[in-house]
Order: sequence, then structure tokens, then C-alpha cells
Amino acid sequence: MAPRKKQVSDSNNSNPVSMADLARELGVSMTTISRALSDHHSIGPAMKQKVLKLAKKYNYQPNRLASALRKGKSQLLGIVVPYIEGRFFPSVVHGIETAASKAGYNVIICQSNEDVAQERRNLDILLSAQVAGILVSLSRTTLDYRHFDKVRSRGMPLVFFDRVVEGDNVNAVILDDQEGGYVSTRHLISQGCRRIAHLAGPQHLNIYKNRRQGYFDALREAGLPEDESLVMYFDMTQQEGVEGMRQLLASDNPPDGVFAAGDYSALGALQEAKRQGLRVPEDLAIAGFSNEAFTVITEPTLTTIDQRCEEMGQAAVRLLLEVIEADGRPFTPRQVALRPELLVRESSVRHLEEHASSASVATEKA
Amino acid sequence: MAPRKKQVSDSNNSNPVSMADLARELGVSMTTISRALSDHHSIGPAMKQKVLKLAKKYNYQPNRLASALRKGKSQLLGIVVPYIEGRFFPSVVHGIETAASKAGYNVIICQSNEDVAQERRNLDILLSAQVAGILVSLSRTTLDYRHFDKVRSRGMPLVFFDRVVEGDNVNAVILDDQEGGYVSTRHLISQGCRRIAHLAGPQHLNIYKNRRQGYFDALREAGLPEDESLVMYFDMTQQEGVEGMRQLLASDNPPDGVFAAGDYSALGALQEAKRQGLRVPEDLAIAGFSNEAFTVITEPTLTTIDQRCEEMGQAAVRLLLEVIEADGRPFTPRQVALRPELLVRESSVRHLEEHASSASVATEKA
DNA sequence: TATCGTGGCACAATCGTTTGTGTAAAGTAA
DNA sequence: TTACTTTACACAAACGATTGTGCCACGATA
Repeated sequence: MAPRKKQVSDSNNSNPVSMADLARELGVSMTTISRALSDHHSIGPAMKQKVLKLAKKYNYQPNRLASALRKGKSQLLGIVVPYIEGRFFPSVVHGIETAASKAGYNVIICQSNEDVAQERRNLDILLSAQVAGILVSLSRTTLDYRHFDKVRSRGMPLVFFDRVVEGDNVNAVILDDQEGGYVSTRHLISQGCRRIAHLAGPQHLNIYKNRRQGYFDALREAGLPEDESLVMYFDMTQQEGVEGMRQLLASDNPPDGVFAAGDYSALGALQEAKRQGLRVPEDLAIAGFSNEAFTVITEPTLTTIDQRCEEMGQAAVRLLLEVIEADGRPFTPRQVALRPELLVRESSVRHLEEHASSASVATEKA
Repeated sequence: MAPRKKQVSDSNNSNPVSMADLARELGVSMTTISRALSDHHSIGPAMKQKVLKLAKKYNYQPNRLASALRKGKSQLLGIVVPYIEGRFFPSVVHGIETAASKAGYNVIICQSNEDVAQERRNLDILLSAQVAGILVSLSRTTLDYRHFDKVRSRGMPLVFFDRVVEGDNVNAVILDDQEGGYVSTRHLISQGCRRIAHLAGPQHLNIYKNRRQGYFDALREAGLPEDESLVMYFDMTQQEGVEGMRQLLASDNPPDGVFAAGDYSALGALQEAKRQGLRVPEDLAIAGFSNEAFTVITEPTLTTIDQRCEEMGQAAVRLLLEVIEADGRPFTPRQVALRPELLVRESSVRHLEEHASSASVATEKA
């Protein structure tokens, strides 16, 4: 065990200039330094100036670890998402990082890879990293929510987004999917469609369940039959969109409109319809969901629903900051639902009367 | 608006169970706890078992802040990217997070929003957060690199990716863009093209400069003229692709092939070509760059270059970990160039002879 | 028996900030 | 003048984990 005296040979690991160094140089206590830097009232203006100047001269950077350790709270927010790919999650994360950064927080990001076990591990890591709060979008395999009790029992602020734990005892930000299904279907009806099919997603996921519900709401409101034979349940891939369309077009009484709960299945439907020689939107109007990047590139361009990804991230951060600022005090959980925006494009416009898109304001439920 | 107060009154902020608590319960010192948990040799197996059991019972979570403060190094890696959107950066971040997580690190992510000042601030934040290392992709407005000297003078491990500081005194992971331009153009030549145009990007960015260079390399190799009148300099948007194509097709001697340095401009070119009644690829073969999601959706599907986003993230982490593990010891900076992958699709295939795509192995330069 | 090595644990300093409390001096009011 | 606030700063104890060093006892070796 050689003593190895701190080998600061040259520019190796330098600049650990701490408050103690500043204090020594000025001949004052660390208390004074600390309070001067945080603009505490008990430090005189003259001293404050001196400290600030010296800090700048030495390019002093506070050690956030030490600060967080002492204060018990870091300036970090934790994010747990299923993955960082596609259009949706990156955009939400973009919104989160932007909003967090504006509020003086930084984000540490974890992927669950759609795996509960990983999700659990991620929560543990974030807890032990002493983050100030956690934002979560559930993995697909999360059916049991007990690992979140641990988070809450630690008093750790927690907000769900998009894929949320249902109920009114959690903080959550979601897109109003039911409204999305509703406005989308209503739009198709307004374009003259009378037999509207629905390419639905797995119904154990609330988002797809709600989109289907909105679809039925619009049909009922218009006095159209709620025909289960027009609803195809799939996994929302492009290939399954093709398959669904094929089955629908093979029936005796094919639809004149399709509301797909996802853009990829809408794309598949569009391709199959064109392949079979149907004109879109004249013979068949199509609307998708999610505003994927490719929806402006298809021919015709695809009517869809924008999910307001960035707003979701921002809203989630706002809510989380509220919980954080409530500190220990009782905070009544809240659910925020963002209003989706209908983007009317070529695949659904038969006449030019209606181009209304739903207002894009956030409303709060409950 | 039901009141439904579910306010957590009692079990508010609990479980700050520390090593001290465990030590007290077992009647041993904190040293023993700490060493038992980190499997230190000086702790007997019996005691180790007891400690581990108690830790599990109380669901003990080490405080990473304290640990990092004491050890001087956290288990966090910092990432600075221009933004988290589109296809490229999210995919790279995905690769980074995955690789980092596998190595026991977590990532804290910052956006520079293409702004040097913000980039500088991000570096400061990461430094004061005591991260173990930093991964950077430069902002578009970064022309002066002095803020990175501060990082290095602190002895902080640093690796650039994609948008890098050029030179052999930095660690960097890039795509071999020149190779990409070369294989792409060579492919077009192999398909019978003899007048190949190039939609080039801003030449002050190394990626576009290199793609153009590869393009010329292939032409020269094939004995084709290097005709500057076939090179259009634009900003790589879809609209500018349309514009470029329009100009090219208006000339006396229009091209029979186009290598676009980006998929969006390739898309614009494709659309304009089709609009003017050209058959793609028969009359005009087109190849893009980046493998954007939409390239498999266009009609015809678009030949392009895959940028190996995830591999880039992983390679960057690997390199960074090497630097970290070198600790203070001298480490010779290294540049890693990933070999791009040519994805041959409908927009460029005139006959079926050639479908070779470049091997996808990473090679190291210098 | 004397010596030595070593396994097994405790002491206490340390990382860099924060903050409750103490305490002078200076200012204000009576 | 006395008494009471402010103002301006210092002391020192935290926060929770890590680690060099010291100590004791035990078995092994000579």
C-alpha cells in the first residue's frame, strides 16, 4: 500500500476548488461563503460582492452531490419510459427535458424495455439516486403496481404519463383518447361515411379501449349502428392493417370509412385499399392516430390525431413540480387530460366544408 | 369534482434507513455494514449473511449521493445532444442508455437546442453533478471549442459522437460518411447510371462534406467526370429536394441518377421526378441517406444509408468507459468510425445483379 | 513458549455543503 | 444611560457512505 500522495502532477485532475478554498482565501468562514452564494440576507452586500468575484475568478462550481446530500433533495428528476424510440416517447422526453431544464432541474432517464422487472429496478435506482421526483410511463408488462407503493411510501413525488395507473389516487397526464376516437369518427361521418370500420388495438391497454369507446360514442350520436363486425382487433402493425383491410373488403357489405387506432395500421389499410383499386378518400376515407412522421408523406396524406407529445411532457413536469413544491404537505392527486388535435388531411376529405380541428387546449378532469 | 381526499397523512416520508440503522440493530460498526455490503474480504461470511439479511428485511437502499460524494465519482454519465427528436438522436440515446445501464451506469441527458451557450451551461451542470464521464454531440452553432478544455482540465472523461471536434486529440465516434457517399454512389453506377447528381448539404458540416467527398471518390474510380454542375448545395429539406430536382431536370443534360445526402431531400427529389412523369428507378435512380422511417413507405421505397445509430451509442459508451477506467492514467485519444450500411431498395434497382450491402463491422481509424 | 501472521472488526477522518445556534458590534428607542 | 433589535459573521454538527489504520484474539509456526 504505497502512500501515493495525491499525484496532481500537472493538469491531471484539477480544480476541485471548494467553498473551503474560497473561505481560506478570504479569511472568512465557509458559512459566509455558502450564504453569500445563495444570497442569504445575513451577509452584507460588500462581502457578497467579494465572494462572488472570487468565485468567478476561480471558476468555482458547487458540488451538487454534497449540496443534495445535505439538503436531502437533488435537482434531478427521474424518467422511466418503456423505450426511447419511435416518435412518441422521444417527443415527450423532449418536452420533459425542456420544461425541467427551465425549472432548474435535470433529468436522468431509464428504459424499462417493456419489462416490469426492469421497471422495478429503475425505480430503485432513482430512489437511491435521491431524485426530487419521478415520471413514469408504464411498461406493457406491468400488471401489478405494488412497486409504486414503495415509491410513495418514501414520500417520493410521482407522476404518470400516457401509460398510467388508472384511478383518482394517482397523479397522471394522459391524452384524452376517447375524445380522439370521437372527433376522428365524427369527422368521417361528416364526410359522408355511413359504414365506418375500426381497426382497434389490444383492449387491455386503456388507450386503445378509450379510442374504441370514442368511436362508438360518435356512431351512437349520429344514429349509426354500432356494428361489432366492423371492428377488427389487432396489434396495430402495418401488416395487420393490410390484413384487416383485406378482411373488411372481402365482406358482403364493405365499409366506406376506416378509423384506425394507430397510424401504422391505417397505413396498411391505405396500401391494401389502393392495391384493390379503391380510391381514397372517394371510395374509402381513412383516418389514423398518432401523427407519425410518415403521415404527411403517404399518397394521399393521412388524416390523423396529434398526441401532443411535447405538451404532455410539459404538463407532466408542471404537475410533478407542484407535488415537489407541496413538499410533505398533503397533495390531492390530480389527473390531467390533454385534448387531442384532429389533423385533417387528404385521406379523408371528400368535400371542403369541414376542416375544423378540435381546439388544442388542455383541460383537467376530476 | 368529488372531494375524495386520499391524502397520505401518516406514512409520509419514511424509510431513510441508513447503514447507521443497520449497524445499530446488529450492534456492529458502520464499517462492518459497508464492507459486508460491498463484499469486502475482511468481513467473515457469518457476519456478511447477517448484514445482507437485515438489509433485505429493511429494504435498505444505499444513498448514491453519499457514496458518490465520498468516492468522488458517481455512477452517472452525462449526455449533451442538440435535441431529442427525429430518428437519429433518440436512437443513439437509446443505444447509450442501454449500454450504460448494462455497465451499471445511468445517464443524465441535456439538450443544447443547437445553442453553444446552452451547451456550455450543460457542461457546467454535468461537471457540478460530478458525472463519471460526458458524451457530446456538438450543437450546430459550436465553432469555438474552448469550453471543452475546462472539461478536460478537470480530468473529466469526454467522448464526442456524430458531430465531433475534428482532430486526433479527442475521443470520437462517427459514421464513416465518406464511405457512405462512396458506396451509395458506386451502387448507382453499378445500376447503370452515368450522370449522377448530388444533392449536397452545407459544407461547413463535416458529415456533408464527407458524403460529397465519397461521391466524388466513386465517380473518379469509375472514370466518370466530376461535374460540379451536377452538385446542388442546399439545406437538406424536402422542399429543397424538390427545388434541386426541378433545376436538374430543367437542364439540357439531365441526370439519370441522384445521390442525396439526406433522405428528406431524396424524398423531395423523388416526388418532383414522379410529378414530371419520370419513372423511378428506370429513368432516374435515387438514393438517400439516413434511413429515416419513411423510406420504406415511399413508392417506390427509397434506397438509403443506415447510420447505425444504436451501434454509435454503444461504441461511444464503450470508449467512454475505457477512458473512465483508465482513471487518471494517460489515455491516447481514439477515433472510431462506424461503417455505414447501404440499404438497397426499389428507388435504385434497375436490374437484380447487385444487392451487396457493405459489411456492418466497426473499424477503427488512427 | 515466544513469535508471527491473519482473520474480523471498530475508530474516526473524510467528501463538500447546509444550517441552527451563538455572539459580537452597531443601531434604535426610551 | 439602559434595553432591545438588527446586522454580520463564525462554530460546529449534520447528511450517509467509504476507507486507512489500529486493535485484539486466534491458530500456526519455530
